[in-house]
Amino acid sequence: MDSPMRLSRYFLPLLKENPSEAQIVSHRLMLRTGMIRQEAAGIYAWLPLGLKVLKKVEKIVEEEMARAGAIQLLMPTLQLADLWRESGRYEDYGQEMLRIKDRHEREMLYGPTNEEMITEIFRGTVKSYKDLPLNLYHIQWKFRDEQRPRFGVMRGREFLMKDAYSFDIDEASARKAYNRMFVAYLNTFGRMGLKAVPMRADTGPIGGDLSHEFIILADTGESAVFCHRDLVDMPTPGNDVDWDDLQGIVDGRTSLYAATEEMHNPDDFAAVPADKQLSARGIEVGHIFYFGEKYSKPMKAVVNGPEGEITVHMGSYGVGVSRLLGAIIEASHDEAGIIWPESVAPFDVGLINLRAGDEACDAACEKAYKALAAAGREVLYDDRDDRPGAKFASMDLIGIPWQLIIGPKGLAEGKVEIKNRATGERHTADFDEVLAQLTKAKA
RNA sequence: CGGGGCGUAGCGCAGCCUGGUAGCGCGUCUGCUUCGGGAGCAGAAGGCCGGAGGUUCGAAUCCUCUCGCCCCGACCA
Repeated sequence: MDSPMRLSRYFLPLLKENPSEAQIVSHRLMLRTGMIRQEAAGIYAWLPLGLKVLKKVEKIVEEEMARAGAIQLLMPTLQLADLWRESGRYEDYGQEMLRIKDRHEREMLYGPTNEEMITEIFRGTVKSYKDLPLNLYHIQWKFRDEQRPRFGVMRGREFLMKDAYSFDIDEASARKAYNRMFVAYLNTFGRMGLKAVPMRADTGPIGGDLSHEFIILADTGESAVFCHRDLVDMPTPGNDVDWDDLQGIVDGRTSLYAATEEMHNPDDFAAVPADKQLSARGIEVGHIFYFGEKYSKPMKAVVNGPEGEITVHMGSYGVGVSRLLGAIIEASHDEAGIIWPESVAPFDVGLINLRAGDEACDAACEKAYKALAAAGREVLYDDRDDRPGAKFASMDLIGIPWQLIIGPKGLAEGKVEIKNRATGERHTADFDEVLAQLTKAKA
């Protein structure tokens, strides 16, 4: 990790003006802050700042998956068409699937998802019911050839997705696997400063109640959602839970009304007390699904049990990792720019030298820069020879949680200023005092 | 995939209707003055006007085709 960085040597192509193609705030801000750059419709290059945040989001997802007992692997982006013929989806998937032929005219595809492949891996390696339950996941780039990509990374064609797949001996056990992902998702999104509401989703031909979309409320969300207001501010379960029995937690979240437009039932919604009814717009950042034997049966994913062969029950659990960046920005910004939650911020502290070239300012900034770096803080030091106003604007735009502002006037009295990006609160204090505060262990 | 729109300097745009030396703002570069919320002055660089055909003495401008991108709708992590 390239923690401390001088802005003069960084690659951060900021835009002062709004690119005309960006319609929603997260897209605009991601372009303006030099996080991403569009290379084709719905396809983006991730520039250093964007990549840093992407990695942080990814890491939180990985940590929470591990806590829930899921095991990481990595499947390829390209898959053989024959694999998809086994499940019948090669024909079903339609134009959204990007189909490719290699030099031998073999039919291949750029994976839009991995149910078939994980099932193939499972059936070739797991033979005994004693190896269950099992949850395997990966974080990989996917491609869906959307008819109309839009909103930047929120609805791209190429996107980074975490997809987990659970294998269980029966439906009861699969439900436990489902609950583990349910709770893991609440914790994952909570750590990113998001209030995610699980909402009943369409289970398609499988039926049952085991599919939920995790929705972030935001005015620019793509779908209309309806829910009980109390769901929005429920605390996340945290890690101190009994991973073998999560039904109570799940029931607590699913007993109140919550549905997206497709699943909305106005009569049931009317039963929610009027002051608790919330109709809003939302962004889908996760989707969990139990689909039983849909793939295991046609693809013959079976294990040996005490009384013979058992076709495994499966579920899949997706998180739109790249989309989350858009969602976080939608949920956390103001007129000046992005306001990163500390957990995913590209840097912890933005150090502003108000008078680059001034001996005292340079020296004080160097001292702060080194002290912060030594304390493990990720610092972005604006050492450019630019005017204060430009530096403030840049730092507000990219949304680093804390700004340490060092200028000649304050420094003459041994004072520096510290500003909280989220609250706008700023106070002046002794240089050493502020340094001590910022180099304390992370809360 | 239906409907609409736009491609002119890194970004935002004007010029096109009515063909005749390619412009403006921001950014970039040089110098000087500035310096606590996107500075001022002076100078400079940067364009096969998305591409290909055509009409014309002459095309950014008119015609045809093509590629790309955006928006609205229907569909999706």
